[in-house]
Amino acid sequence: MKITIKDIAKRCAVSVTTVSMVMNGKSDSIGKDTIERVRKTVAELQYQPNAVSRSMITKRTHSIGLVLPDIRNPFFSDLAKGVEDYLNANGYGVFLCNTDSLLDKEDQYIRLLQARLSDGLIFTTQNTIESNPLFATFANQAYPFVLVERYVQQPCGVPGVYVDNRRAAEEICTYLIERGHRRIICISGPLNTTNARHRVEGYRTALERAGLSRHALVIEGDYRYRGGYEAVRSLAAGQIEGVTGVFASNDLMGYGAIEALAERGYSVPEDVSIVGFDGISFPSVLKPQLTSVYLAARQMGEKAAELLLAIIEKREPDTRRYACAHAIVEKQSVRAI
Amino acid sequence: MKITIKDIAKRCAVSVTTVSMVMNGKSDSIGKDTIERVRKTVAELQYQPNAVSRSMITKRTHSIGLVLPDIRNPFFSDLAKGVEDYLNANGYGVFLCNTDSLLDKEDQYIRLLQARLSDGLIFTTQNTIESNPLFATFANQAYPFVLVERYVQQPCGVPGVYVDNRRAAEEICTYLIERGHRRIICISGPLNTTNARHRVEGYRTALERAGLSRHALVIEGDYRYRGGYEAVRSLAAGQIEGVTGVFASNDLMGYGAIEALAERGYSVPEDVSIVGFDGISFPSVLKPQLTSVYLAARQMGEKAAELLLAIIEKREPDTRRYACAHAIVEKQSVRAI
DNA sequence: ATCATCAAGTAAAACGTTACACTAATACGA
DNA sequence: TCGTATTAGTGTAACGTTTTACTTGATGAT
Repeated sequence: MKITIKDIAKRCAVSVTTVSMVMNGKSDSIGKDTIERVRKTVAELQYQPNAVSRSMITKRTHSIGLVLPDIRNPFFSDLAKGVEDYLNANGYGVFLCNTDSLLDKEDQYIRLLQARLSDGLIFTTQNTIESNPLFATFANQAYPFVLVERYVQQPCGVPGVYVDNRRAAEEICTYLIERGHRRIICISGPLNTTNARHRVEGYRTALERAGLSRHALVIEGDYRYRGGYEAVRSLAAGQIEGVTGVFASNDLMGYGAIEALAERGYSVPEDVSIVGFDGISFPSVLKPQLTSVYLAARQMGEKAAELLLAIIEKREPDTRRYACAHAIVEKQSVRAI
Repeated sequence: MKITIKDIAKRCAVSVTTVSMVMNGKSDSIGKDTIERVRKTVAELQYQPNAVSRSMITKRTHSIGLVLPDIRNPFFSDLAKGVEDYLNANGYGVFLCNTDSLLDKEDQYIRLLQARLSDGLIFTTQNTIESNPLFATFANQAYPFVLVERYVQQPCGVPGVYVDNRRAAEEICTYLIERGHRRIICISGPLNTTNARHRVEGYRTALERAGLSRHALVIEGDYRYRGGYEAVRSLAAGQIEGVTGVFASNDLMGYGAIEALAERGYSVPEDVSIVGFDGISFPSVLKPQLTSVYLAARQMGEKAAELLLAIIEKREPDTRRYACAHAIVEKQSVRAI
């Protein structure tokens, strides 16, 4: 049978209160020798306090939920690693929740996590325009949560880690333009998500400022490899003719596009230059590597975890919204013309 | 304030027992109308039983721990997805634990998980020869756990999902030999892990049977991209001269090897053919794709989860050891000569 | 000699459930 | 009419902690 605090108390001939106090370091008013005796017995019997019972009374589980669309996407697994590292170092556990971007799975998980009394939530599901109504509930109940790359239109400042998608997209498209590209098409993410829209806006702004709007062409993808592939396949011959630049709204689609381009006889970067968005892992595995907007996914995860812990432990953080830096990282998918 | 079972009981003018029974479907001896009344109130007040309190008494948390080296490795994130899908569908939550292959992190996590009373463990850290002593403890305490690709020398049959590494390695090396390759080198995983050793054994067996043992050359790697790269760089000119085949003990190292080979002026598969082991995700992203032993990581995850649940819920599974099938999947990294 | 202070603890309630052993009222058969 | 089932519940202990308020004996100051 599992050994409990009572066993320790009995063995040491003290009350459970005393043992509890020793375990929690509240031993101001406990004699040195008693502390020693308890410690020794604890070590001897390998006693470990039952976290569930403790949670009952402290109302803290020291675990949080990490809700994301799909851990297999390298962007999210990087992020998850960041979250996990930070939280683990601070004594918290992480519940992994893959939603497959399904709204009812999201809901189901959120309920589950609340019932389990997880102390908070990091939420990074692909966001559609209309936000999950549960967010309102959280805000009301003061349930700690942090968004990552998920934009919610609400008066209150929702705590989160964000990227300036508009600006980043504009920058990387300008990068293409500066290298002589004129006909640049955009493979966007699902247009019912805010970040995809912002990236498209950035793309349009860049073209506009260069007076290239007439060449603008946006094909909607799904942020998946297959989506990028299909997007390029779907182009009519006339649409692809003369195109020298492709802006993919994430790297996965970018690689899909490369495959489709190859099938159509265009090689990258010789015939077509392509830029991505994400800077996913596998630095050297992918060939050719995509020049991309690098989002430090792992750091975003760490920052989100830091923010969440600050909120949970009631030390109000300096800022509840953290703007994540981005950078264009040059690889081998762009050729100046 | 959070609403509890007592609130429901009071509102419905019944005892908490009654409410509890309704919630748990043990309503054989509860009147239809009472059930209805309770249900309605529950819905109205949005009551959700507190899972922590429940766990206190049922000794079940409905959550399990998934211990793996690094979620960013596609093999493990595939596996994790499989685990999570199966478990979630069955009402269980998954604690994510990255160990970075560090023994003390493993220990720390295992302790944490046991204190949290997770109902079981799926363990898939890279295993060294001497197994973590905690396993013995588990076996003693009858703590449910399942190993994935982790070999433990113990008399008792430890439940798990396994691959026949010896045979698979032999098969894929034979595949190379059948295509005319004579000088084949092996980039192995860390030789203090059992699966790396088995793969080397398979490699040696294949060479031996073809009478090619004199060409055998094993370089130890670390299962990482960098390790494969360094392994090839470390070869003396004389060692690489005439080599036409490389057997990499996992795909990641295989890709690293490709990069180093390219730097030394060998291209794949024109000059050197290379085979891997893993069949990691990103089917079409990687160029050239590796011909590899495909381990269905996701299915392994699902199977492990299934096994674990069977053990936890005391329906002893048909078989406690599941041999995971493997298959050689041909891609573009091998040329017949 | 008395009172206050302090050190070193302790007893019991509380947390929100589930499980177990009961009970009250009604129905039914002999 | 009596005894036994059956239906529809109920009261309370238990789970393993933490927390709060209290006790006891010794010490020191006045």
